[in-house]
Amino acid sequence: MSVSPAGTTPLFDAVIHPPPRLQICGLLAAVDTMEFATVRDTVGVSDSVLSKHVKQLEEAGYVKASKATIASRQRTSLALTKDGRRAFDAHVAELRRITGA
Amino acid sequence: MSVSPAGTTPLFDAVIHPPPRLQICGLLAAVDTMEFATVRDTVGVSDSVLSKHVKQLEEAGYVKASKATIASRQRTSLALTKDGRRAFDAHVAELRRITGA
DNA sequence: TCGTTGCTTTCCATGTCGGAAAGAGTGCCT
DNA sequence: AGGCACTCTTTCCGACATGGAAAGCAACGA
Repeated sequence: MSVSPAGTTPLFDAVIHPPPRLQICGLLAAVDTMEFATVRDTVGVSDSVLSKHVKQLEEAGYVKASKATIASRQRTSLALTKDGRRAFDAHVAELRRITGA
Repeated sequence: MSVSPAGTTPLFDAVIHPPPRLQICGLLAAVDTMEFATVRDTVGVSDSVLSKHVKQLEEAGYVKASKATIASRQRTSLALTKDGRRAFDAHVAELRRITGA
């Protein structure tokens, strides 16, 4: 597809591009941290679906999930990693280029 | 996914979003018309793949293909329809919103 | 111990995607 | 007319992604 030449950092990132993950990254890019439930409700997906997408983002090294027990409740907060922010920014820049920013 | 509430024009357009089609629309949005072969080479896909994506865009009413015989050669030129431009613009606007323009 | 909360994982049916190859329409050449 | 080349189209096919439903699991309070 000639979107990202071999041997270069992919600009167009297939891990980030799918709608649910683009939304997740977009949300996380705007804050330091966001709780699992908040992301789930904002994106509008089920627990299982969010969990699966987050897993893919974690495996790509783009998101970090921190489990904590706060006020006797299990809470998972999500955050973009540095790599995640880099990849997201690059992807957004590439989207702008493709769509004629 | 709550990307486009029921009964409204979809902002986030699943027909346009996939990489190859986003590229095709991006190219066509910048010109009046572009030849099949030029789009194919620019996007970097095979004849069959481009043909299939164009077909989907045509079925959505977003792209119009005009066959003409020029200089003894069959030439297909592609262009965005008005609906196509509207949908593309809306999708791009939605991408900006999601990615925090 | 049981029930609840808050994810995670598995199972499954459906859909999408691209490559390869066969098809088909049109015009040129002999 | 027959054959060939050019330019897409369509079909076939295996690989992979995706979401919903449901079962699993760990932690904690009653």
